[in-house]
Amino acid sequence: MTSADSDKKDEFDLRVFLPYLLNRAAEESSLEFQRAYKDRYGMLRTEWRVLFHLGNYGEMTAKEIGERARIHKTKISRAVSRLEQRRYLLRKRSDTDRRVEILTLTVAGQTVYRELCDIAQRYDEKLAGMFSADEVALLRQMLRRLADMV
Amino acid sequence: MTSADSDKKDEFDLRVFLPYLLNRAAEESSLEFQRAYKDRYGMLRTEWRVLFHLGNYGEMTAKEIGERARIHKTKISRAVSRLEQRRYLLRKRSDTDRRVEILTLTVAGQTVYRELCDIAQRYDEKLAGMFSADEVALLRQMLRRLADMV
DNA sequence: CGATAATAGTTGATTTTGTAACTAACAAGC
DNA sequence: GCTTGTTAGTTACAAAATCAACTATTATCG
Repeated sequence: MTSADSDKKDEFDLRVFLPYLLNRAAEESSLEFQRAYKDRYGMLRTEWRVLFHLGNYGEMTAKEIGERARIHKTKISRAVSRLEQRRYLLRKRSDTDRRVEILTLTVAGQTVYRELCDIAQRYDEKLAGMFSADEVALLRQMLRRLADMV
Repeated sequence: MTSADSDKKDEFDLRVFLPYLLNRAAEESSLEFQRAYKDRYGMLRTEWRVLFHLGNYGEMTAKEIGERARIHKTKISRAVSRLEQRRYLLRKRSDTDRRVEILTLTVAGQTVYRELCDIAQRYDEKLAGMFSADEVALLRQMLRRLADMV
């Protein structure tokens, strides 16, 4: 091995740096779905995340959504306001703790949720189709571990 | 299979939706490195990306960086201005095309680049250590394909 | 009980991003 | 060589994210 080789060897390569790769892949793979909720429903990223949490897990508080999705409470607060304005969700004060708001989707919210689910499902299948079934399963598993690092 | 089972079967599960997983993994896995460039060098995300492109590939134009990193030209423009203010890079007008600016890191910029490289390298090893060598290799490969989808 | 701390969520000020319009330089076609 | 179109990069304004301070309510503990 020449000295030029060993110089190269431990040189940093941006193209394999995991945080960069993850961000680039996330950005790229979100573009198409982003158009669905943005252009068609005028929604922001945090808004579809809140909508999907409520659609997926049923009623939740703002705090619970924030913890699960790791979104800051001010972002949640504003997303909830906008979703409420559009009549996609309802707030209800908790009887046991009046600081807490219990959030649920309205019928309109559920409809939008289901429509976006269909789009998401199809898009996910398209992305998954880029790899073998085993590979995708492993990818999901690894991403989940990375996401839950904390 | 009961009807309750088949109902569940095609229900959308947010926790395995690839764009969401990718974003969550990207966010989570970037936190620690973000602290390095943000807290220690007062840099923004786009700024370290520009810095790393110049450090990694040598001199480039704003446009080339934007294409490789898929960053919009206004973001690049502002990142370049800030990096220039901090004396991390120099602009030089191209002789053959006076619209174009050729960007290079200053010595100070190279120093910061190398310091951040060390941090990045160590952090990447830490992340990679969560999985087997084969798994990480496959992960990088898959992420790269997702990032290059276009 | 009453003071202090903690929690859920909101609001306002500042920073950062996104979008569109802009300048300056070059390219192509006539 | 002059009009039209294109490209590299900047700037201005609007939209959104961030951060800190705030209100209202509940929990803790002397």
